[in-house]
Amino acid sequence: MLDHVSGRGLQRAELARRTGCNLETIRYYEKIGMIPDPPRTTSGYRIYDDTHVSRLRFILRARELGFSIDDIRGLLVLVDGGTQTCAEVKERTERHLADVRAKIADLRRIEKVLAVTAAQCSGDDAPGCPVLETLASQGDLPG
Amino acid sequence: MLDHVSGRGLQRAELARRTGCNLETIRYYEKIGMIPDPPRTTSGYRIYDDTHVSRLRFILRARELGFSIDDIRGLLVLVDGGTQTCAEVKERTERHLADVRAKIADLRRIEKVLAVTAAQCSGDDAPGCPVLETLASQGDLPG
DNA sequence: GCTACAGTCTGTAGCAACTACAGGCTCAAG
DNA sequence: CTTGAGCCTGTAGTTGCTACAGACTGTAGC
Repeated sequence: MLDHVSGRGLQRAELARRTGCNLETIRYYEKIGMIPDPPRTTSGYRIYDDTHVSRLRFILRARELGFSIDDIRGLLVLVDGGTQTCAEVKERTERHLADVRAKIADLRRIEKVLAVTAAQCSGDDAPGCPVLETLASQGDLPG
Repeated sequence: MLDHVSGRGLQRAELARRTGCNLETIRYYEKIGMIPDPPRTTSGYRIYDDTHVSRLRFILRARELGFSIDDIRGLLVLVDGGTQTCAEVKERTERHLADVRAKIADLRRIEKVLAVTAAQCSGDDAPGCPVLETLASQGDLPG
């Protein structure tokens, strides 16, 4: 490299390694404006530093917690603006928590139906099957 | 209609109404081979009957239970072939049930982290925030 | 200096599972 | 005979990535 990635400068693969992020995902996050366009070497190679590592870790962790990209974008705006208040962040978190709980409730209803139905199965060569009957029946999920 | 949709013949909107399926989704399921290509009037209108209603209900209900399109395709092959056995269906159901339970477990871990973190929030105008600190910290989810 | 090879660059296509148009027909009613 | 609802088609958008192809760059060995 002519203008070598000196000091704290990282290439994309190294950023990926340090954060556990997929290589291509980094470029994707850049493209959609989740991480700032990094400076480049004269030949066009991206140069990252610790601020990118932190930001990317923030994004990945928020994704692990099920926040959508748009949610995270909102959080990042707050963080970047330096104007965030704990109350604001708390409110968004609680809204997301409510979503997560709703999803859990959905899945628990599904789980119950599947478990109950599968338990009725004989498990033998019979062509009749409680699962297929449940699927063929009309009506919404119980619960 | 010249060759009117007589007797049990249904148009797409009516099939949608009876099953609760989105109008466009019907066409999509046809395109990907989940429901058979229905006969047409001379002017090209699709004509459905009760078999389409049943099949579509089956698909929708399986989707409600979280089966993927591919899972459902597999179930339909069994049903169509008339060769399915209860054991076979049971096995697929239990595999899916395991997936559902894994997703619930994931979400419960997420829920816990969010609930604990949000509970630490002061909820006032403070700029520091436990949620943001959690996101900024490295490491995987606990639990 | 030359070559091989790893790493980077770009744009684009693909995944699931739909959903929503635009632009053109057709059909029944007034 | 016109209006308007309903149908037809193909295609693009959604979310959040992931993976490629084809070109370029940088480094190490000879």
